[in-house]
Amino acid sequence: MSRRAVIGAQLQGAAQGTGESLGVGQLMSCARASLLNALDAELERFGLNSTHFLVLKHLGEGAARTAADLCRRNRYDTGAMTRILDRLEEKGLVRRERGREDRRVVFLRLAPAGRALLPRLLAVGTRIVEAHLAGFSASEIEAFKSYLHRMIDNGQSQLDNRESASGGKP
Amino acid sequence: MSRRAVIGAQLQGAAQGTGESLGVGQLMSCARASLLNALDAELERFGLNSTHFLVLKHLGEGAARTAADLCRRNRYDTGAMTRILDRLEEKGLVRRERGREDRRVVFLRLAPAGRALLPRLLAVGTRIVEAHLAGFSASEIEAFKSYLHRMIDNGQSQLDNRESASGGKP
DNA sequence: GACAATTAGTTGCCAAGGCAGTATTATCTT
DNA sequence: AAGATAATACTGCCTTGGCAACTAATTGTC
Repeated sequence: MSRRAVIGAQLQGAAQGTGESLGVGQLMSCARASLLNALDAELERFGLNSTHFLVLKHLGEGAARTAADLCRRNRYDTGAMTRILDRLEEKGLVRRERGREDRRVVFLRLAPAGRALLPRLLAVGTRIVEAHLAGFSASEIEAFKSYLHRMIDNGQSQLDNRESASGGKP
Repeated sequence: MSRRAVIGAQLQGAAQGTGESLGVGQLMSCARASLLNALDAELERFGLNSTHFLVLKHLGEGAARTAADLCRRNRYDTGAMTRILDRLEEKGLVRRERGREDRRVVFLRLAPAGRALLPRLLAVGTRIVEAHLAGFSASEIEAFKSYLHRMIDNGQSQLDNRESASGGKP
């Protein structure tokens, strides 16, 4: 649990004071690490980490109903997801239920304990994000998100080019 | 090598089409993953990955001279760094040299092969970042970076508060 | 209807990162 | 000067994530 919790403290204030401006890539790694560290630290008292959080959040909001959904949504490996769900099921937060029409799928639902816990988890999550965005105006947040979207789109088309270059499907 | 290379392809176009807007956290994870995936893919032909890249870059630019420097800069575990350096030394890209004044430290230098390779690596890196920032004006890039800086600062002060709350140093 | 292709989920294996503990050397305190 | 404290690097252990291989079930094609 909370593997990221310590390195944050260990390595604060790293590349500051050198005067050299950091690249976009490192800034993003930094900012993301800060978010995840904070989230992990807060979730530790629930015995959960940020990965569990996202799973529960998506299940609770109905954004995902199966393991495959969750993997697509979180860019996550299916094998790893199986193990995450094993653990959440052990904890009594999630229930698996084999589908009756399509018997390949296993539908996921929050167990009562999970449903009871979720609001508190969501509160933690929003609090952390809001703290990180303190001082941002609404339009700044929009601009920020649009920049991120544009980066992702750029990366996507770059990837498409690379793939089509090295042979599509014969 | 390139552990991140495949999941990009596996999971593209994940949470799109749902109409729901993604949160800042997920957008950042996404964008960062795109950068790292692209970098890993390009570095595969050198037998390197994005972690190696950052190490060589910082050594080459003089931004770091020891393993501890690199760890602070990259928010990286010292044990893991030792093993990274083992590998880079095996490959003949880096040399270790015990300090003579302070005999605890091991100074790191690029070996000739590493010095020769570095420009090509840097070219790859900047090409990828530029591709991800295609269509961004200079002022947009500045705004983007300032947003990231502000997020990091916010996270930092949040962390300071948490620490001082739970007892400083007795 | 039979066969291929696809999708979902699971399991085992491997590499990487984080942590604790240790040895060595420096520095600070007194 | 002696001892406590800190910093650097390294080693072993554990968890996690990614990948490949596999099974089961569905869909599509001929």
